[in-house]
Amino acid sequence: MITLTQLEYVVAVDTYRHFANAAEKCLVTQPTLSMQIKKLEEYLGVTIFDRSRQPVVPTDVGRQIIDQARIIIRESKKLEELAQHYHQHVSGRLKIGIIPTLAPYLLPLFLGRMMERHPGIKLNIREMMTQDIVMELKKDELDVGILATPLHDESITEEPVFYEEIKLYTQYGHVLSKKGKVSPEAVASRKDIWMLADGNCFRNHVINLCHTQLNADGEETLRYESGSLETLKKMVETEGGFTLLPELAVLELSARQLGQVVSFDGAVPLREIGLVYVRNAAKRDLINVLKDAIADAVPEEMLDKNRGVVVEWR
Amino acid sequence: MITLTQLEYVVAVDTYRHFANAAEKCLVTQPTLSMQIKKLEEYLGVTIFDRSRQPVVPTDVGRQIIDQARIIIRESKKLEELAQHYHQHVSGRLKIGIIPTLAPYLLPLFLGRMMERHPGIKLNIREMMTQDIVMELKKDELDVGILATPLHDESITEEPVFYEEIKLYTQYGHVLSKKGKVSPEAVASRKDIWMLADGNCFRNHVINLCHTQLNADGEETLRYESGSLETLKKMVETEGGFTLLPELAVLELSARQLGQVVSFDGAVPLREIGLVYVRNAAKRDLINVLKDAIADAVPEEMLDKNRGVVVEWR
DNA sequence: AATAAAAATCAATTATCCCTATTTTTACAT
DNA sequence: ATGTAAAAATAGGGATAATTGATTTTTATT
Repeated sequence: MITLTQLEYVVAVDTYRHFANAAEKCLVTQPTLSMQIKKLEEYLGVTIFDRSRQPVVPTDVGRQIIDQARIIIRESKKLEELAQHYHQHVSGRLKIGIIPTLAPYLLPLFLGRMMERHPGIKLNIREMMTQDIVMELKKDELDVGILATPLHDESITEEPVFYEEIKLYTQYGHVLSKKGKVSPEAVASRKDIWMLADGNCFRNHVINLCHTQLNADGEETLRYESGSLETLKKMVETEGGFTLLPELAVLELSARQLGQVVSFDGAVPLREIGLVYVRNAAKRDLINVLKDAIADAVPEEMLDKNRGVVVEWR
Repeated sequence: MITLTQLEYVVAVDTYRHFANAAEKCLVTQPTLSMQIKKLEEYLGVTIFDRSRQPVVPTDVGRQIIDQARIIIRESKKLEELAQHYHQHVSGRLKIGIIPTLAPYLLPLFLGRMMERHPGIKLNIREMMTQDIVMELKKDELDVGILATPLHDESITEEPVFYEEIKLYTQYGHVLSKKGKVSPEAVASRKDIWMLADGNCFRNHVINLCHTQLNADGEETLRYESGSLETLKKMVETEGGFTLLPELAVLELSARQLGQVVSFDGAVPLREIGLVYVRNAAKRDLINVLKDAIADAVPEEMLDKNRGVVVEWR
């Protein structure tokens, strides 16, 4: 079977009259290009280029084949543009719910470019906790949620998008930051951890990951549970102790603050972030645009599930 | 990158409005077709078919994409026809020399179809021994030779085409046919082998393969060296003993005769058959047609060099 | 609800592509 | 002639992608 790649190589050789140069323009090596052109010639049963001349020249049939190849490539480009055009003109309103431990870090990464590329899309975004997102999805008051999966809810469709590593953020000079890595067990035994308030799914990630002993009747001198990671970061810095942060929150730390970030040893613990919605073909294209935009904005290695182990929270 | 295959699948689904039926028409399984269409949709960023309807219907963009796909496929077909047309109209006269141990078995396999498919080609075929073929090639009185390679001649270009196994043909009830396989050594020690006359390259194949002791001063009661394998076959049948045959000669034996054919044990001994010519671009297309015709006519497994070990004869 | 049909998904195999390294061929110089 | 440099072909291996058969999920119909 003919491939469009082969046709592009043929056209390139015709344009540059030189295999190596053509290969460079096609961003492949010379053998790759030679092989593909040879394969095409074999498939078609004719010789396209006379390589015994310098520079190479097309044969008689070659001339005709190249002209036809240009037509096919042009028509293929049209096809892509067609789709591109439509893809950019997906329009409508999308009601999004997003969890608080994600919103301030994720939204700035993709919102601008997405709105720019898809001027027809209007967004309503609300920061809310998982439980509420699920409820409103079912009441059809939201179209899609961005949250930590899996939810294990039959009536909800999930599409995992990326995986962020869970790390430790410690006060300067904290004992846990002394070693390069920290085990979940080492964390479990400590009393100076700063936790999110109940209802935040990331709180459960922390509990499941470290098997933290909670409410072991107020041994702590100060207990404070916050609804925001930003507050926890501040507490660590001014009051001491440590907390856990998802990778996107770590990404925007200053160089100084990064010095106080520690990874877990063993398998990399991951928080799976996905889009969830109730099956509904109507908004499907909008949701796809959102998914592509997020996947595009997030650092590439975060798309790889296999770099660690997903921590569940339910 | 878009592939023509994907476009064909899309068009097929549009035509049949049914994935499984479309797959059948495309000669692939339904998952294969589903996957490729999905890949195309992902690449283009748009949904082509609405699968929630029964039968499936194209979406709005899908409609446009399918139309464009039909254009691209049509233009691709044109490209193939272009090449096909030229390929069929290769014309001219080709002077061929072919060795006697090949001619009666190989020529009938491809000549008819080749002449039919390429009415513009005129052939002069002469049956002659390797040495003469090489001489006439150099005198430019032949365009191409069909013979056993490699020749180890710098001035001759070779293109191996197929590899035929060398087997044993024995008289009914012959001792060598009693075991399933025979070793070359077992052959070497026997005196009742029928050999081709000197000058036939296949004679040298036999000698090299079995390290046969020759002209060990006439111990035999009857020595007869023939120029044709057909004669040797007759001798085996009427006078006893055995001879070696190349695979194409074995192919046309009767079921009864096949019972007297024995293979060598160990690595399968192969005779390499190729086209040879003095570098000359003028007849290149004709020679290519010849090569394709032969490769097409010969049993497929004979194209595989790796099923055995090539026996040299020079 | 139960069944049947259609399409999607999964896991494993196969085929293909593309790379680097090397060889062969051609062109041009001494 | 002989040597050198450039161009294209070839070989072998690692990564990627296509295809399949088996299974699951979804949809339509009774």
